[in-house]
Amino acid sequence: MMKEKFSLKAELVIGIGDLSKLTGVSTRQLRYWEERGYIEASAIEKNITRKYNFEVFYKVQAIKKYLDEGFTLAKAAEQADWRKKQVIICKKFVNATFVDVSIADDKKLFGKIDMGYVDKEKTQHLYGIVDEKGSYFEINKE
DNA sequence: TTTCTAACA
DNA sequence: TGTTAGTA
Repeated sequence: MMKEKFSLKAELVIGIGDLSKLTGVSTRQLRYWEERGYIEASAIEKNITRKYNFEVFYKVQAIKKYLDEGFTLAKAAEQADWRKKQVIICKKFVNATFVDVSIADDKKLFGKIDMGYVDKEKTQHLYGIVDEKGSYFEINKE
């Protein structure tokens, strides 16, 4: 497993102006959200100016998404947190079961996900299929 | 030029 | 929330 030493996720640090332009959320809102504890600025140096990391950038986008869907700010922030936890659980599952993906159509992005075996005897091979019919499971008895 | 806080024609 | 004032 390669360690993301130079990953964008780890290195990205932006100011409030850029975060605002990138997300479409006003600087006024960003400061207010911070005041309410929905987001956090990574206090840089003598915190003359706010700096935000990738996590915050992502969360701001999520909150805005729910806000646009009609949620109140409090509910939107709550939804963003809830959604993040759901995604983390899904990632855990995928990372644990992911074996390989064979690409069937690299233009339409169809493929077959090798999800390993369902049983310890390794007689039932589970696949996740993505094709013109949609996304579904398939078990191959071996 | 950008960001900060505080306040409201 | 937007906007603006007066700074640093």
